[in-house]
Amino acid sequence: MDIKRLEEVFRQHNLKVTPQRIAIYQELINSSEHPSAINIYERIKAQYPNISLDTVNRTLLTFAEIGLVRIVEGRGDPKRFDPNLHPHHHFRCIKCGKIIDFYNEEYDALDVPSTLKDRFIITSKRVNLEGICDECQTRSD
Amino acid sequence: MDIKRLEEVFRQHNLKVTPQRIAIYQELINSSEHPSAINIYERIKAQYPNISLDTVNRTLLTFAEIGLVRIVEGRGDPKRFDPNLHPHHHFRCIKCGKIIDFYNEEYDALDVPSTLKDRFIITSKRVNLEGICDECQTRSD
DNA sequence: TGCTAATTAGGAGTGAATCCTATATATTGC
DNA sequence: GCAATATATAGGATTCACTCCTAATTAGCA
Repeated sequence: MDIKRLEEVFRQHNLKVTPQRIAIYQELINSSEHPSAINIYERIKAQYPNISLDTVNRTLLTFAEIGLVRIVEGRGDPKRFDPNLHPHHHFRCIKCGKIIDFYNEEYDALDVPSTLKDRFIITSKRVNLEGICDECQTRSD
Repeated sequence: MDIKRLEEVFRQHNLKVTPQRIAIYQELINSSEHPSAINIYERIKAQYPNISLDTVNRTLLTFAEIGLVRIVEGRGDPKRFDPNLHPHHHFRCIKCGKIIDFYNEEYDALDVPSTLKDRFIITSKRVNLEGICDECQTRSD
């Protein structure tokens, strides 16, 4: 998504186009490790020395609300954000916390059981894998 | 799982059998809403007025380490615990946070893509659904 | 350019988890 | 049963990740 398109999305949601919002989004798409608000905040301080953590956090949550990013599913701890809106799934290493995107059409095509579909509005369906990544297997043990 | 069996599990992992550990586990299996450490702590204070939150939290994490419970996947916020070790999946309401277990053989039988199986050790595979539960659909809007 | 509502910075406050340490207790060997 | 000892617990302090508050700033419209 280029900046012009991003600004359009902001306007569509009645959000003002601020340099902070643009910088935060760009920082997010330039990183592939599903960073937390604090990760983004640390990096963006090079450009904006007195941006506040609250701004970064609030902005990321706003992005999540308008569907521009997703909050990654995990087990508590800091929220991590994912700008990849294509259908995809995650593998998470239980040792180092690394999260790896992968694509799988069988998973995408899974049907939701009708007992659930009838009772709930389903907005998201993800397969989450966990285990030990290649690096953590060789490292120590 | 009865208490005798639970005590065995503790001993197998070189954990001492303490009344706190037993009470925490029982409180967990008596609740169906995937409680957090603080939920358990509040309830267990009736029996053990001066149990500490740290004990509850540490104990639940120990249980997770030995595979006696699972930490529920979510989006940050307090960790929630699940004593159900049978293969199952979760629906989470994005409004009220309620988590509902469901069983589905198609989901259980999903294969892990070989590109991942070759590279990583997979220890867990879950389908997570999100959406709006029946109660939250009727309530307000 | 000036107005107004939205946004931001920065500090204070909160909630959950973790750390620290002295005390208590479960287990093992006698 | 009893003592020794390694483990576990209580309770308070601390850390971490937000979240709230408010005054100052800024984007976008007229």
